[in-house]
Amino acid sequence: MIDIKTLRADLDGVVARLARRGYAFPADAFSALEAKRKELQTRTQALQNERNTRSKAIGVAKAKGEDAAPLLAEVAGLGDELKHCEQELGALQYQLDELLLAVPNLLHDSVTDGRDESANVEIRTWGTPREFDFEPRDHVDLGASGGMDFEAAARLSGARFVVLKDGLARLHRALAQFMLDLHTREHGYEECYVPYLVGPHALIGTGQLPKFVDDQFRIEGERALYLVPTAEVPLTNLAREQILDADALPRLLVAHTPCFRAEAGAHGKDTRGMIRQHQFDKVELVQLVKPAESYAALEQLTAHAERVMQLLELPYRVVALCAGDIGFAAAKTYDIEVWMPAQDRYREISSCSNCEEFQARRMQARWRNPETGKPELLHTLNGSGVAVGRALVAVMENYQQADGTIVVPTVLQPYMGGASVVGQPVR
RNA sequence: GGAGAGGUGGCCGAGUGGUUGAAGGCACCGGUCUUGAAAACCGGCAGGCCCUUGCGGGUCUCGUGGGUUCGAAUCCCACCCUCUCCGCCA
Repeated sequence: MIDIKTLRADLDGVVARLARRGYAFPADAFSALEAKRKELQTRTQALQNERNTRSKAIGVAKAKGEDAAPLLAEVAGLGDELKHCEQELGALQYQLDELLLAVPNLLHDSVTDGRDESANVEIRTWGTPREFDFEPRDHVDLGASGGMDFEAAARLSGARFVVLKDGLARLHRALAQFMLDLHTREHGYEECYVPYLVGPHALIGTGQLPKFVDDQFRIEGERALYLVPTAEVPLTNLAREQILDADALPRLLVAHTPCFRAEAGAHGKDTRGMIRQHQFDKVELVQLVKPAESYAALEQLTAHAERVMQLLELPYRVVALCAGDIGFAAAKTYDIEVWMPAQDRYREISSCSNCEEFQARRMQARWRNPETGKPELLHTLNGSGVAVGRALVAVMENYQQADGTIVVPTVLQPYMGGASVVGQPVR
């Protein structure tokens, strides 16, 4: 949520900044609501003041043993108008809230203009795509001989699920283990095991709700619970309604979880293979930091995710997302895109964002600034470190051999019982 | 699932209708004392929101939401959560 004070102080400026990302802020509706709110709140508080003052006088009179009847007669009828004002103010504030919850974050100044991913800016590349002396297969063909079974998954759960078996299932597990070990042992993250079902307030906190309700899986039952779309939700919400000590910062958190995406709007996109699934695993990095340090933290967090790619020896590039391609909650985002030989292009495998205080304000995640002695909003960052399903696809396609078997990257072999090759030869 | 107890400020903890946003303690900040530190003593110290250029003023908040009342941390209702015991399970 953006700061309503910024909106009051510089409405035109905010409208212009939001327009950069293609969001038309309803300035007129906001101004009208805000004007009504101001008038109504002032009036309500004046009435409350009168009630409080008179009630206190009654208390004083009774304590002295005086007759309070005349004072009681004076307050008759005061309650009705007050109750009316309070209810109207509540309704108005709810409307303002709904409006603000639907507004995306303000972009960082370094974010470049552009409408979609075609305008993203390549920051750096790492590694050299391998030269194949045969026609590289994609992961679906490579897995077709048994390790990757989309038909079995469809019988269980419908489209956009997968069943992994044998070497590929183990490779998938090895990838997650490797990433967790790297981030905890070498990058200083604290490993967390978190709920995969969360309440709506947690999703509001990170920004998935109320706007992206159609992307979420909600479970049946009397209690509103949602399957997590990313571990960013439970990890970031660990700070919700907390006031952290300055010396407890930065907090670096990592979790490996399944992620669930309904993505009603994505039908027809990436229908082949494991690229876009309703369920996938991800190792997620979250940082809770002092505001002054958040952009340095974004570079560092991105480097932590890149380290995964480097150790797996997967060629990748880092792109800075343009204004139109940045997600709802983020002020700035770097995507890491891995080279996919069969598609002859880079594909997103990680997204690292600084949300500044956007999420912190929604969840009231704060720290105590020793310089002011006051609680102030944290900055929150998150990034995939990295998507396990897509990493599996990338390893398969980049490490494939002519016969369709897959060489296990050196760093994963300890997690594979020393196996150096997985998969079945393709007929 | 059943029975009981309980949710108060950064933390602990008093408070059962009236000048209570809340005693006391801890932590924290400032000061006195000290060569320095500790101890002791003195003082300060919740958060959100609104009005105001500022000084300052107002309002809301004692798990959450309703209700009763001139007035609610305190009484009533619903819900959430925690703890203890029992049951059931992994």
